[in-house]
Amino acid sequence: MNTTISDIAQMAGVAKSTVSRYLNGGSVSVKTKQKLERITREAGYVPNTFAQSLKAKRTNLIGTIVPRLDSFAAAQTMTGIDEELRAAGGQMLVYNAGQEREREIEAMHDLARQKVAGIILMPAQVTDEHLLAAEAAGIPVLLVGQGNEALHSLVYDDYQAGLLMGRYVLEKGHRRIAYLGVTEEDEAVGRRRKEGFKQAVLECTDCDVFYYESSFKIADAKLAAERILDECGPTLIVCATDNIALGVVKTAHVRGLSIPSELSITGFGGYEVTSIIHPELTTVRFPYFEAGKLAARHMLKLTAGEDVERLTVMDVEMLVRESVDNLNNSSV
Amino acid sequence: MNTTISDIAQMAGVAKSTVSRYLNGGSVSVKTKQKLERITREAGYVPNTFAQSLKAKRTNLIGTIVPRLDSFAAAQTMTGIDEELRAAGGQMLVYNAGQEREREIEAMHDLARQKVAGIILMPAQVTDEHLLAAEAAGIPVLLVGQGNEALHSLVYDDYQAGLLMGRYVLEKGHRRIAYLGVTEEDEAVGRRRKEGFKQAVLECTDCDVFYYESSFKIADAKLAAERILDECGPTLIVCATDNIALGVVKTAHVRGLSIPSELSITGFGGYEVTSIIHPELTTVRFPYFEAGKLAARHMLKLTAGEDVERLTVMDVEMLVRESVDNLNNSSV
DNA sequence: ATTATTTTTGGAACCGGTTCCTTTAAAGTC
DNA sequence: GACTTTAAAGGAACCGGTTCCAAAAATAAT
Repeated sequence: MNTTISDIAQMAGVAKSTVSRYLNGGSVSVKTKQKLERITREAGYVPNTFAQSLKAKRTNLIGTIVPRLDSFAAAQTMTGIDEELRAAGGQMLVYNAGQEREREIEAMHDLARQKVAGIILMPAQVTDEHLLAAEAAGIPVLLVGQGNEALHSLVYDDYQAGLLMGRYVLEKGHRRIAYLGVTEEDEAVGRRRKEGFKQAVLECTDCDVFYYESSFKIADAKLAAERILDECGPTLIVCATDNIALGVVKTAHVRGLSIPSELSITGFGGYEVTSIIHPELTTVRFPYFEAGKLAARHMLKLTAGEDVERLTVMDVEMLVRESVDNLNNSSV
Repeated sequence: MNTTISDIAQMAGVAKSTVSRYLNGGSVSVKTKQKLERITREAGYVPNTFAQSLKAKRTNLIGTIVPRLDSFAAAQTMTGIDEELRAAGGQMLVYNAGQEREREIEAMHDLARQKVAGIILMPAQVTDEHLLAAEAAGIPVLLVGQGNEALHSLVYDDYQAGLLMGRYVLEKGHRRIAYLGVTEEDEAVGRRRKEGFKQAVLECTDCDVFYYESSFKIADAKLAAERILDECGPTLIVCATDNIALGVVKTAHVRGLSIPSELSITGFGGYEVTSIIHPELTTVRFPYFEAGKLAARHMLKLTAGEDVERLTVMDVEMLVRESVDNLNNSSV
């Protein structure tokens, strides 16, 4: 049914090695080149990827393991990876881990088995199991979003993000603040982002900060917001992610609290939706798309055996918008 | 480096055909079975996918072509496809067409070349080129979101969605309405959705409807909303998608128009964000996730040579929320 | 014209599995 | 114990390419 290289060879009256050489730009005489050009075109010949990969022992596929498909960050990163990979003739094989650690591990084994050229992993947390699986895979593994000394990583400057945000809200006069974070098992979002914020707080003498914790889910954030408002009545809630902020915004609306005059709210991420809602959310932009592109570039280098710096830190950018009240004005 | 079936055969002192038989559940004596069990485990043997596929002439990969990665609908559908496929031992290969028709075509050729078992396509519009490419691919192609007689399709009941929405807003007393749609080249969203709405309008005697058009982009929707408000000052704007509605909501906020008392707005889709914003958006829910799962199930059947109904229509559900004012009350 | 050199080609092996067919070993029958 | 039947194992071919090496053809040099 499908024409093979042998079919072409027979039609052209040459050996299949000649056809192969023609296809791969080896030395072929002008007339056989022309003849083969015509025949392959007419027969609509396309080489069989398996046979090629079997011999070459590798594919042009890069496995990308994401925690979920329906998150802004993941989508942006994937888009970046895909764009860059395609430009280089590669392809992205997406593996959805569904936010389960075991499935991330399983994915690595699976992808290695399928002989993808490399793996880009966006984990919530890097465990020894991840390291072991990466080791066993025998192919380059690149971490995005979380860092680890044992692997190539591309991370965001979470500390700086926290610091920027902390300084900004303090500068706006807020002194009674709730920080709604996530589990410290998450090194980047749970720890570093918070540490940066804490550093900013340290630089301030008279500030009360109350630390709370939630999951990444909007529903949980809504509940946490209820608790925060009941327990400590802050002028501002700093949320560890834009999604959490969205949940808090929702709770504020439900309670009839006006943003920012009665409650200020901030996020982290720079999700598109934060500029759609009213008032627009003050947040820190994380360059997900650019990170995806860079990750792909790095991965291509790694698969080509080239050297890449082990740790790359992406800059973040403060996005000052409308959800933080300026308390300095009101005292003037 | 990687252990092959021959290595295993040698270690076990048997022929590789025996090992293959063992691996695939053929008849093997108890003691060789035990020996091979031990050896394959100790050697950490995993079969080479290429070699298998080369012989079998197919993969367990299902190609999925999406218009973009960062859309709620696409993400939900992909999640559904992935979930169902994985449960059946398959895998999803995502191809991002970046909203370009040529790249959809290119993707089909590309995927066919890679011998994916089938293709799930989410096009904005089905052209002859699509049909040709599907034909040439020689593998099952399943359309999601748009229908075509020539291919297996899974569509949403767009007409019904438009009808439901039309009847609902008319029932709420709106009589001066703007419908912000998209290009009629889009059969599902551009035509059928609108037709359903028009049918509802027909059922009403004294209703002024103004039809406008926008792209799918939020930015364009904002602009269109400006024009609508200036030109015809409706009590309600029916938007062809939730994203468009989001843009219109934004414009309303910017103009200081209160929703729904000064302007009612509706969407189509049921995107998560519509229940996060305030007021919550009244819209029609499209079962993207379920459609993804069903698409995967259908595709698995198709690749297995089983029969599947050519056209499947997914039901939609009216989501009555807060963004439509009840004009009947005000007159009481 | 003859020999040396370079360019094109053909043939065969190989990549790592699966499968068909034959041979060998084990078990069952008389 | 000889003979048939069944189960287990081995050998070789095949899937569709790539690549190495040797043979053949074309070109250059003497």
